[in-house]
Amino acid sequence: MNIEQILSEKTIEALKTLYGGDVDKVVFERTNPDFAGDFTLVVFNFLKLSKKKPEVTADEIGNYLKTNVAEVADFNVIKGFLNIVISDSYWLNYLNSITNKPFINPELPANAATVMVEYSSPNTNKPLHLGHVRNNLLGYSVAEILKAAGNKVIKTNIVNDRGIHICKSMIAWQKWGNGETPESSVMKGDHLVGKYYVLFDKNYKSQIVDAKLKGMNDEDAEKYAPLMREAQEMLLKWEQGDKQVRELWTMMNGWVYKGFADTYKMMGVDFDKIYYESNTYILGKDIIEDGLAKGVLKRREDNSVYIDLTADGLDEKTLLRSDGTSLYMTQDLGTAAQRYKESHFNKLIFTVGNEQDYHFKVLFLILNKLGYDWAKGLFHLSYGMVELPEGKMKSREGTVVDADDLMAEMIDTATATTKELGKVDGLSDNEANHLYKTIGLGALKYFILKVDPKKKMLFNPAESIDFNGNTAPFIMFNYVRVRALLRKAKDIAGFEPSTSFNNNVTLLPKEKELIIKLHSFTPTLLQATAEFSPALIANYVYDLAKEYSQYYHDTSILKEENKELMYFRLHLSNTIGTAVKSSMLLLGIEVPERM
RNA sequence: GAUCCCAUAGCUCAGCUGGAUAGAGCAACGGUUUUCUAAACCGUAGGCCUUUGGUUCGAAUCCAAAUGGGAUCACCA
Repeated sequence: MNIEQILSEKTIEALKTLYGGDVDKVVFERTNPDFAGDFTLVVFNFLKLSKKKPEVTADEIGNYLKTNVAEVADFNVIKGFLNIVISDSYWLNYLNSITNKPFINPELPANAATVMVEYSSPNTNKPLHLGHVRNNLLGYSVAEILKAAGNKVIKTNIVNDRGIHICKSMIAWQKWGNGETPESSVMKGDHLVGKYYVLFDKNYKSQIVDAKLKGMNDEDAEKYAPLMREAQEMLLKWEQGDKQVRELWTMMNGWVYKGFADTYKMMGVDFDKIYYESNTYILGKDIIEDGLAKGVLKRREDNSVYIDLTADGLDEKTLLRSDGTSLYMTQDLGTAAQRYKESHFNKLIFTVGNEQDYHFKVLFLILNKLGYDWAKGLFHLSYGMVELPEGKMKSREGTVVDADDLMAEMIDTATATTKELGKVDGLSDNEANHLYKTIGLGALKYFILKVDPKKKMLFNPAESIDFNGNTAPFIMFNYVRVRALLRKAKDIAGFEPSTSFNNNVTLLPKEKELIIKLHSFTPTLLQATAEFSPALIANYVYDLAKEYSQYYHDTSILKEENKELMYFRLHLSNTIGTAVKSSMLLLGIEVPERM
């Protein structure tokens, strides 16, 4: 039980003993830095019980706690605020108890819940862009966080490898590609296929303009443009299993997969299971049958199937076309059910942008109405769009920020900055290159993950991502300082981190602050788990690093003459280093040993 | 037309399960290195927390409305 829980329980006890009142929950908060104390209780809510003035009530509770809780060293009262001071020895014992232990238990508990996290889910007609980057980093980090919190996590990716979009690229390549391949053009496969997607769109647009000049209305012009009709025909052939179309499709998708694999590898994300829509798009029809049988779904006169959600404030949703073919929603119903059958997940998290909020609301509602118990475990991890200063990214207008380019730029900047600061002395080329990558990609990942997932975020390509201040390089820098300290401590003072330390030291205010910060690692992890928010971890690790940076600046460690005090400070530094590294790994960010 | 989301320093973001004088970073200005890595540290300046009303002992935080911005509402994915 941590100290806040002890305080909370004892306060409930105090309220009972002193005033005979029953309260089921009491929350302490951190004391405002301007006042003396570690934790604060606001007593206004208990005045009804005590029937006394705030000051008196706070004083009485304070006295009770001081008498009955060994860890409470002192207290003070200001207006209705009861500030509790916890003894140094408690904090020192606490630090000793976590020293040399991992912050994240690598073993899963026996009763671990199974959580499937779906993320990435790209289309195979174009390369990944900044929006996908946010999705990938979020999904990966949330998966790591859930794992750290003791869940068995299955990371999945459903690749949208079929449909009209890929046919557009195929048509364009057939017409204008002259047999170009990733090898012949020395271009990543996903970029090559994306090039033809853009080419298709360009020519398609001009066909629409031509048609409209000939007097056709907008809708018809778009529908009857020769290129679009060719793409539609190709899609039909694909569905019929036409050998040539399938071969072309297999080849071009193969190029894309190779390209995606490189991007994922660079980004440092991975998957336990990859699904392909070409295998799953027919799923869901059995669920429709089930729904019809249960009377939840209805069939229209034209044979199409729908569900009426107007009573839930939503619309009628069609689930099967009149020709019996399935829709996006049908497919999603089917894949969810399939995944439950395969993994018996307790939770299934869909990492998908908030533009699909409505879709998931409907999807979950339907599955619940169909009476599937597992549907209660479905969750849409909805994240905001990444916007540019001029607004939303649009691939057709060429305003997308390409994932590969962005990562390369980040690494270039890291290379230049690192060299400029003269930080590569004594590193081999391999080590230096690894460092540039660690810093550049770390900066990018932190920049994206520190923002609350639910909120939209702005990326300004004109201003490069910072390496100073609230950034990953700053956090890494403080980790590196710890590592350097420990290396030197071993040489100079024979210090071994594996030892324990003497508790007989007087804590500096900043040292106590740092230990309390370490103390909040686990609550923060639990909150991040509950809210699916890597941002909470990012904010936590920045706070910790910042406090440490100040401490490091103001306090001498290796020059401290009292050896026990020096060892204590080294242990504190070491443990902070471990907490920083663990936190960064939860964000999918590696930390270097030197920089 | 309907529904949903958002609004905090010049900029990017924290804070939102109601609590003490609203915090960081960047940008601006000034200072700190014979001392453990200055990608650092310290200081100055910067705010009617969009507006109005309500609930409360107490509201950036909860409720309602207005304004501004975004998204969604296909037999598309």
